[in-house]
Amino acid sequence: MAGQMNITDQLSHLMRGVDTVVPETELADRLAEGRPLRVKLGLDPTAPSVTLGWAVVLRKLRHFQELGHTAVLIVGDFTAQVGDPSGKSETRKRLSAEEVRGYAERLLDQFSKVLLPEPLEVRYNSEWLGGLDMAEVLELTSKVTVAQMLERDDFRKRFDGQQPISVMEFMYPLLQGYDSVAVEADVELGGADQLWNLMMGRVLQERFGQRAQMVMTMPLLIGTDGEQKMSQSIGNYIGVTDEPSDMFGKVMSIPDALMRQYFELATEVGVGEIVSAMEGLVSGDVHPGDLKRRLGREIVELYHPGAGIAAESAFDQVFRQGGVPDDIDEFALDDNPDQWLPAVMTEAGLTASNGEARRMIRQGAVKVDGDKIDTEDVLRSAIAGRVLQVGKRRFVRLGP
RNA sequence: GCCGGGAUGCCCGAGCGGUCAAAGGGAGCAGACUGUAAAUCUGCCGGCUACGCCUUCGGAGGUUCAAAUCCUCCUCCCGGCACCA
Repeated sequence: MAGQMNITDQLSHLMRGVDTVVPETELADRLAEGRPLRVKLGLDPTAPSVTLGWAVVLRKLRHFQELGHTAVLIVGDFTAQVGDPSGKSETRKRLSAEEVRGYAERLLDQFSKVLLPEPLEVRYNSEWLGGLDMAEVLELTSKVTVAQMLERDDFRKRFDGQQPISVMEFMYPLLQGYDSVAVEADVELGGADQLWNLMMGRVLQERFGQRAQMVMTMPLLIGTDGEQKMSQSIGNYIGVTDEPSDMFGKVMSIPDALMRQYFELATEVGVGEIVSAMEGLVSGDVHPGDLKRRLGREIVELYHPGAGIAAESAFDQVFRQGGVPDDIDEFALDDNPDQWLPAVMTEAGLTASNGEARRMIRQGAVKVDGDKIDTEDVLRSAIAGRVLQVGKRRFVRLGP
């Protein structure tokens, strides 16, 4: 598909959903050079899953690959141990080398769900950052002033809010910028919160005698809570490895107002189609429930090809009809003919403590084969082989 | 180094000798409702087969019949001043 597209078409493909481009008009010039651009994306392995939020940027990287450009994926194994202060209101706890290595392995696997295998260059930034000596580090630090650092909102806020900022955190943008020098990036991608860091790459490349990279940022995808950006530490995320029905359900839980953003950033549905769907929503021709189902299917299909419809019906089975999912865990009961239900629930992992289990029973949240249970003491024969359910989402099949 | 402020449950934040398992908010969970795991309303929200008991208020000691609340030391954070460059 790359060869046949003219520059205008390429531009519109690449500019879809983009938040900021610096410098604004340079992309057309670079594309016109007709060579594969080196498009850098750096991700720090600080958490075990790739979320749809990361996938927004990864998809953009893929768009470049589709046009024949080289994806330079930088695994920030070194920088992960420094900790990106962007948007953080407090010092990030430092990760150990083992944690980082473990995350990196799991992430690489997940990246392949989004990126094409070619043209792809995967680099670990410890490769060049790990070997810098003190003189080189000092050289790097001489490029930027403390006042410039404090211009950053997140640093400023922490400073004003009496939160600690370590000097090491000041290093982070410099290291990330140095990555761009090391891989000679033409373009660097990132989330909107990365803009300042990405700009540092431009500054440093010029200091090191290279042409300054372009910077493209993608909007931050709002998480399932509809409030904050999608993040693993907040827990409002959808992971690309989530089970289809789970993924579908999480999509269904987002506020309606977020649908447009999700269609634009998290699917490949055409822009024109999205616009008309939104118009239909306003005029009443399109039912929000139906549209959100479509969104759910589209997203599931991207990560579990062919599983969209099944995920939807599994969702219906459990949440619309109050049914039981097909594959649930088993829990073996002991032989005692009299069973104390709270203990069973806790041992089966349905509740965190006996106290919580008793509360659930009191609140009418506990069912056996769909029938509400209101007593704590039950006969083994009354529950064996049946499905024990807490709330809408927690199930366990009791052993015979 | 000196002076002062601070550290409370998942998070924010009241409390400032007993009536504190600790107000309030947020998050979370459950019930009702719903196109929806949204919104709203209601309830729950340290542990313990539990009108009682146990473990919690940065850490370690101490005072007291009794401490999250008072004292001592320590750790960390913030601010100011000083010092060094």
